[in-house]
Amino acid sequence: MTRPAKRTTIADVARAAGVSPATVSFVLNDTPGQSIPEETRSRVLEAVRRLDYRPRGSARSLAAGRSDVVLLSIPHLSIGPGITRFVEQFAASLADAGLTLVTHLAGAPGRPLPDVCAAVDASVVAGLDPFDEDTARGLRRAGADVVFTTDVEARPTLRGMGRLQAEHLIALGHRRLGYAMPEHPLLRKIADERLLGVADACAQAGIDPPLALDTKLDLTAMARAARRWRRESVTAVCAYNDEVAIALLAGMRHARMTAPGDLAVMGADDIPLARLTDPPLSTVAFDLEKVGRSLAEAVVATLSGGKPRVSPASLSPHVIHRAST
Amino acid sequence: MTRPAKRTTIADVARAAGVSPATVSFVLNDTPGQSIPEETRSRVLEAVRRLDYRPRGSARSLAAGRSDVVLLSIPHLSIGPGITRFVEQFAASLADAGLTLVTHLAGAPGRPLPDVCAAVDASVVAGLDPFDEDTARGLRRAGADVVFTTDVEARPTLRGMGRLQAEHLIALGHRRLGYAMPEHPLLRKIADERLLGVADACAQAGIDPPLALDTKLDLTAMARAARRWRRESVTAVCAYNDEVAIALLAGMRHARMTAPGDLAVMGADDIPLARLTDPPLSTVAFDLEKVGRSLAEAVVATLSGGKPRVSPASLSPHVIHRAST
DNA sequence: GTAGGTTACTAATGCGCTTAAGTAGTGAGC
DNA sequence: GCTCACTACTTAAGCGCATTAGTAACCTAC
Repeated sequence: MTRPAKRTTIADVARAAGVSPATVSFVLNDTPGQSIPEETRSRVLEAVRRLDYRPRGSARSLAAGRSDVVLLSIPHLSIGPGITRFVEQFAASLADAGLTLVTHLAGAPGRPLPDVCAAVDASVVAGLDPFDEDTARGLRRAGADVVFTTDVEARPTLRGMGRLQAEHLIALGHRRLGYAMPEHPLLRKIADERLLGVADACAQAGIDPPLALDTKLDLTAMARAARRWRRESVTAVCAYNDEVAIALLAGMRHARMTAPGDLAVMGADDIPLARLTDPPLSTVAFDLEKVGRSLAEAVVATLSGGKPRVSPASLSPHVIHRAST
Repeated sequence: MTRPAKRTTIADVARAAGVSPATVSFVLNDTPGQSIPEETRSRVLEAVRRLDYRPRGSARSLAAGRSDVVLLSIPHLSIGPGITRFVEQFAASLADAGLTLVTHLAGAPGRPLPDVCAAVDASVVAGLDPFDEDTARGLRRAGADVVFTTDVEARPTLRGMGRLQAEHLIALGHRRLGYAMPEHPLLRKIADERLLGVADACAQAGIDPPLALDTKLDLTAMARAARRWRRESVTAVCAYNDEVAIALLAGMRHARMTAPGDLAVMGADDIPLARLTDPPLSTVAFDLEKVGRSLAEAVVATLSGGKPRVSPASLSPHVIHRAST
């Protein structure tokens, strides 16, 4: 691989401003304990602007012992409109703290997460869900701290979404619930957690546990599942997410069944199309922007030597009641 | 910010294997021109395994003059199932070439792309669409090469998708087309390109240019747009993407209009739910995995000093004819 | 037995920054 | 006039690697 053309370095800026590289570093980093006269500071910043200079992250990381990079691992199957709101807020909050966010879409063939972490020299790796022990150990070995949206008290969120779905349907009088599992094996971990929440609510209401069926984003498969639930006297189904719920509505239409008459349908995640289905889909949403901000706070706390924590109360999951229930 | 706990370095591995750091580097990088006896190589690799060692990307980049990191900039509004297939294939192809992919969701508040590039010290920045001149210059200043999916001959793809949408409808006999623009201003650049393709096909067929209307993912707004098209004798609408098309189908239902009877509807991108709408949505798809592989080839070529190029013929956009047309 | 080439390594340097320690000049207090 | 503290910087070292140049041992040909 060819070396790149010579790029502007802090030495170039120092020469242009008539100071030493250390002075440039003090100005750019607003280093505490240094007294830099305003005139010198202006001269340095003008040279930075004129030379269009940006410090090289690798050199900074090596010299300082830690980078400003936060790596977010997203299971590629979680990609959707909700995720983008979360990432936006997370990135903005990190930028406020002088940190840079990049993401890694996990689960695909490609480099394992610890290798990616070492390659970009991330100081923190954030995940939506806990990593397996080998991955977590590899990340720490690569010099990174690890934080999750489900750290500390936040774990109940996934389960809490399932619980909210079920409580809503039970409050409407349903006594026999179903659960629509996602097709892809990698989503099952999340789905199993949400299903536990549905089971919790059923147990607390003194009714049978939910009848969980595997589903696919396919008309005939969904029609078959809908008929199976009806045959088993299930009157309402919680779907793993909105996409699965929308596919179920389509399958029911195909099977000449209506929602909520024949079967009430409850989604999760509140994607934009949920409002536009026929009937419009009831769902559970939570404040993904708030998750982004909370996770950024956890990252900053981790880097400052504190204990990462995300409070579930702040995630404020809530039901959006539409016509499908 | 606290310094991380001491991490394993190449010096540690060298000590454990009883060789010098240079020898460890030669083994790990399979450096040409060095003869390392098999016995020594095995000893080094065993020490790497036992110490769970990964080279630090920052140190490698500083020493070698260029990193192994490729940064992909994705407009956050492009996120969807199609994008994940593309990123998967792109990442896998880069990994085969020893490169590491991370992504930056652009358009959100947060750091500008050149700053992110400098922070992770990326050697190549890839984009779905060309960056503006300031951004491109900043990226080069930060030491990165820049490649796009629309580089060289690939630019016609967006326009080609529009053309395919229109040609399909014209072939079915439609003589007055509409175009459903997306709501978000950041998507207009892409939409304008696709609209040009629709206009191209109309001009070539000798019919009026398409009637483009702004739309929103909102039932009443879509119903109003549908009525407006009908009032203007439009018989078929090309939507900016599948999500907009699905929203239009919902709006038409709300306005007591049917597809394709009252208005034929054509989407783009072929998301999974497109098969499940009522009626199932006709759309245009292309091989996103192939885009990922082609872009990876362009990156490798760029790093080897070659000229980046992506051939549009390889993207094989094609129509999927369903019941909405 | 010696010279030259090859093998199997190692020592040393520097990449671009941060940071600790050092230095020259200045001003106030005695 | 001298001493001490402070200001406004600068110098130098080192972070963890890749890479270049160098070295000692070995082998073959004459």
